[in-house]
Amino acid sequence: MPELPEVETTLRGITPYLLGNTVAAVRVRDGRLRWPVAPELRRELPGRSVAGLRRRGKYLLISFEHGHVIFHLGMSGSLRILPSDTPPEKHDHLDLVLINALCLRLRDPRRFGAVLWTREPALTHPLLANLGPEPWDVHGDYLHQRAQGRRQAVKSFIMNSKTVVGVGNIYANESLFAAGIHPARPARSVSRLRYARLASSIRRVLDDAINAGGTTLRDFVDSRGRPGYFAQDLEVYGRGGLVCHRCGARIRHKRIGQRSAYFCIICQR
DNA sequence: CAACGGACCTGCCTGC
DNA sequence: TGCAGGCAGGTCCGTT
Repeated sequence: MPELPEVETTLRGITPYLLGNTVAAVRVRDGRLRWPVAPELRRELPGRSVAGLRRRGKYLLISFEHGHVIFHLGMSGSLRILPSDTPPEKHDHLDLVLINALCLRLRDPRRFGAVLWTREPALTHPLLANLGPEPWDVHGDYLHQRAQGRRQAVKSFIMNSKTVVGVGNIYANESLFAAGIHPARPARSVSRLRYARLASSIRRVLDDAINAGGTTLRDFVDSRGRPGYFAQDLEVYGRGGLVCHRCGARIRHKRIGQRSAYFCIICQR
């Protein structure tokens, strides 16, 4: 579910409820996520107030004066603000209970997500330290430079978080369509000019998706439980066999690097 | 290094 | 109706 726009939508939704608020308790119902939920949370957070929230790639950081909670929503995670006495449902694994009778609740059916704790500067955490730049700091020359010598498909190249963070499968497909680049083309064979086009397509697609509240395919909901509306704007993702909105050809579907790629062979070269 | 496959986990859909 | 198989928004890790 969550790519960068969904994480950003979640961050914007929860920030007003958390910033400056104080944690009363931490409830862990099932700590078996990708890694075990940090056991320190239960002793470190009660009585402490939230000093800041931010996003880095698809990671969501909740900062306290003495450390940071690092969330990753994996494939199926979502965070919601609810009254703290709301009965939990099946995959509601964790609550940060706040002193004003609200709570931040993590739901994650597939349990690919993560909830970690660090006392070090958040960006020095091993999971964050080697991330590439945010999409809004990426320009064509940088991509072109980094692609030199790489035979890997350009789609896999831009989905690599060391190249650029936040470009998951939906938005990789959409950005490549918008830029007119075939997803299987070797990264090193894309010209500098076309990388400039791709960099701006990535930014525009992500901005549009954020403004639509993210993409809901099956179950993404924002912090208030509402779906995102970008799915209706998708040009290629999930549209295999349907007609291209630009040229009328059939959208193709194949696997590239073990992920589904959707593209138009007329519009993308 | 780069590139690839496997691993983690549950739910949903399709086809027999 | 049941069941096997394939697929899904991510990304770390081990092996070539």
